[in-house]
Amino acid sequence: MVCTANDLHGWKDFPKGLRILLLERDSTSASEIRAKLEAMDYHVSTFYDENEALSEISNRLEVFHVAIVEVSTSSRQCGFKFLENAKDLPTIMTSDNQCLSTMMKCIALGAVEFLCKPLSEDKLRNIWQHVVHKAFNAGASALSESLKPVKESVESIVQLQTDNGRHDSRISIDLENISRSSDNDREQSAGSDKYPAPSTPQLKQGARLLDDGDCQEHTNCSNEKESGEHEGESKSVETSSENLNEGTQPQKPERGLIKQEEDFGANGSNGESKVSPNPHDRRPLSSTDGNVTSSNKAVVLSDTCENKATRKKLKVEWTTELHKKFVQAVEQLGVDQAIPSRVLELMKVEGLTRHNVASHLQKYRLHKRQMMPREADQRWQNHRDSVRLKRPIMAYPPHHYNHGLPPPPVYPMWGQTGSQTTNPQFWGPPGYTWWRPTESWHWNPFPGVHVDAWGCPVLPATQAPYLSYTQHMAGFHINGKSPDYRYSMPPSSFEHYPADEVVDKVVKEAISKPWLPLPLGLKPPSTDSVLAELSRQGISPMPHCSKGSKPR
DNA sequence: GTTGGAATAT
DNA sequence: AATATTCCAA
Repeated sequence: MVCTANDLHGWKDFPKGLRILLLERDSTSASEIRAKLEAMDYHVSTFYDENEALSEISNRLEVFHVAIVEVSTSSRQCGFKFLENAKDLPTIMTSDNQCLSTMMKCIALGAVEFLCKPLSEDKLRNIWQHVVHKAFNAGASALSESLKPVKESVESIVQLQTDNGRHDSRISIDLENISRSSDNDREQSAGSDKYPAPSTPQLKQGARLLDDGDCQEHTNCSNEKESGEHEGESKSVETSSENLNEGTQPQKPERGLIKQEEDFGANGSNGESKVSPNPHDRRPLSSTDGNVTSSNKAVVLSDTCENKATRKKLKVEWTTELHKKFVQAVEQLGVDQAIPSRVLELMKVEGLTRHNVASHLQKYRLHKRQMMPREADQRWQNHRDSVRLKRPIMAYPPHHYNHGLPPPPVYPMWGQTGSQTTNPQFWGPPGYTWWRPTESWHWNPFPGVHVDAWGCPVLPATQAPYLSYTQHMAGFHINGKSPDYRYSMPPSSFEHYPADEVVDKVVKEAISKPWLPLPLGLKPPSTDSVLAELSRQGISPMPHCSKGSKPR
């Protein structure tokens, strides 16, 4: 009956099957004890000789979980030798002699308990506790092979209990249920104080993490304020078909969306969770979606409470789909009017907070601006309040581009970071891509003004390729040249606004406020062209302004 | 007190 | 780098 670790792994009906080494000189007594133990489905190996027993365990002929050793009253030496040499084995000493010194000696020598004879069933029933105690309190290195399976099985049991019923799942309770007779402990003399042992620190730690209410509270806390803001509207509005189905659980939509990231590391408190839209809606959008889907490991909350408990905060994972909704909302509002609360409103994503949106919006704008030269950004900022543009309309060449500064480097597309939640089109609307003006690009956005003067191509094709996708979408690509739609999403998916009107606005703005930097896509007219235009309108040029450079 | 947004923290 | 949190002005 050699017991291997595998046999014991997944020890479902622990402590049944516990293997007990019984060292008892008196065969009658041994039989009685054995019978009682076996009635509890313990496996008993009886030894009448101390050395035999020691030999057995030293040779590892059989794996024992606990030993019950009789201290002979006649021979003082009997039993102690075993006790001293079987440190790894939880050893219960027993004797019909209740001499205090003997009991103390046993305990001092490492016995886990001293039981007075006769050994009743009650006394024997719970001896498994010592096994558990040892299994959990022995250092990993000191843990004997025979106890490892015990530990694992107990952990398994505890885990099962905690998964099924979280609120009352303290390990001590569970183990009490197993024993069903913890009151017997009081009968035990010397070692009764050990019985709290099974509630080991490790287990308590785990058990404490099981407070579901706390988890829930936390979830609510982080969102309650914001959720309240738009609860009324979000609960009744259904999201687009592909999108979030939080509506199915209006109360705590995020519960099913929490992505757990455990961290039981050294500090043991870095676990973080992520709130994300329904994982199902994270379907590929483009060829770059490998990244996205690979990140799609959001756990459909299986109530592993340790996770909840260890998490510190909820993190919104801006998946492609979520970002898409975000962008849609922003586009709908217009960049300059896209404020967190409105975006949140339009997104109709339950669980999402204004803070979440604000943070994302911040990043969104940041990314957007990073694509533009600084001056252009300023320009854009200045225009934000005055021009009702749905987005920065003009591509912004560097303000000093005409002064000979080198063109900025090719700006990577937002989100092109290889991040799991981003892809090349993450920040830009679908269809957005580099735009490389061509030589044939001509633009005459302002009637009455020569194209040469106002509407020169931003840059030669070999230079700066930054015209906003807006222009792109607006059909500013000239001569029927199609923009390089790197992505399959049709531009109309997100972009529909009157391009000409917008262009006019921008140009008028630029003209009416000449002190401001020109918007992207515009460059100052050359002196010659200005003079020519003046001349064409019958205005005589000033004498001293007859010359000028002609950047082109 | 709420909000938006930048700054800062994690 | 991404997201959350904090701070502050409106």
